[in-house]
Amino acid sequence: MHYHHGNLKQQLIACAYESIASNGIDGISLRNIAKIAKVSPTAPYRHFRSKEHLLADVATLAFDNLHDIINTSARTDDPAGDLVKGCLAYIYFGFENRSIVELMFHYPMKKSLFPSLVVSAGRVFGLLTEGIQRINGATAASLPLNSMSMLAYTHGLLSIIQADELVDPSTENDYAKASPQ
Amino acid sequence: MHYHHGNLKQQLIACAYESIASNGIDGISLRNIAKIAKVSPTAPYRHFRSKEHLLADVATLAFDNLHDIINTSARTDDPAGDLVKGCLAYIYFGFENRSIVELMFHYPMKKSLFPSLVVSAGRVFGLLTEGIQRINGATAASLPLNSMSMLAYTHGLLSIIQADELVDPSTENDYAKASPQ
DNA sequence: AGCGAATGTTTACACTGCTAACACTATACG
DNA sequence: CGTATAGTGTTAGCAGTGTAAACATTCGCT
Repeated sequence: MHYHHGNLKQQLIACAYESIASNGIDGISLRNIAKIAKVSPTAPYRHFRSKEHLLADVATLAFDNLHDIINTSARTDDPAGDLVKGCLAYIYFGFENRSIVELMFHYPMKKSLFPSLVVSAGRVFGLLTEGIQRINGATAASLPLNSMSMLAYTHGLLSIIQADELVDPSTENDYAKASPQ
Repeated sequence: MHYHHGNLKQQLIACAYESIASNGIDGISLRNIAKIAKVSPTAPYRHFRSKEHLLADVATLAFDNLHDIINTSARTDDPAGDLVKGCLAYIYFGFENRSIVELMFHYPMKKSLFPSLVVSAGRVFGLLTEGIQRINGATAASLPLNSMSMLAYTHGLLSIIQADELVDPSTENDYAKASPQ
């Protein structure tokens, strides 16, 4: 038996990421991740306090990946075009990493308990904010409205507000005005 | 012991709804729901083929509740105001029933396997579509754009597209144009 | 060399979804 | 009215889960 695997922590994160991406988030289990990493069922507990802590690190990695993808999508002298490309990159990422997005946005965990996760998520949202600001300072452009847009806007607003642990209040608090009371 | 509880099925749905609303969706267990309903741990299997089938019925009930709330929120001669009130009712519902919304939109289950769930969800989305159409036929109004709006719109669009099992393609397929190839 | 910390393993426990076998009860039919 | 049958409850049991505790091995430092 090889004790001291080397960098088991990073490998567990990678294995979990891979497993979620290909097999979905629902059936994920610590024991299975440990098996994939060819390690005993409880070995992960030497590196993560709980399953949630491991998944939080996976989500952090995912936000970092998404950030890099958006960030390298475009940076021309056409800010509006860049923003659209960034949003499309965001959506493409969601399509290609559906289960990972499920983990990032909808997996039930106290996100605020994981500072690095909050930071990484905030960096992604910051890209959007920056894209808007590059266009015209803040709040002048407009979007055409149809039923799909309205539904997306309303549901997205709700979804984002409910995930507010992910957003650093100091950088993103516009929506406070939209909350009840 | 009382055999033949009476209407255990409806009571199990109600107990599950209550338990999710107050204790969250993550720790939910069939056995605990059964215990709350003062019934043996496996009794639910006489009424639901699986945990997922019970939760699908809970989600269906939730969509019906949301539909009623939105539907009674406003019906004046001001279509735009009514739409805004409907959207706000939607968001308020999300605030007051956070875990239930988690179940409705983000709980991993093959929604298309539950026709009544698809129908109930479609009725809610139909209210939004109807609200838009009441204003001006379809697609002319506009929204102001700021960073929060853009984020909500983008994330909401992704979220809705990914939940597309919920939307009846015959009534809501605008977004097909927005999907990648 | 040796000691403590780090990192692995084994064992164990309570809980989960689910199946199978059994028990009781309401209903349909002779 | 008596009885087959379907419906609805129970108990027992399985495999799999997250997690804690005790033990084993190895690394790093003195």
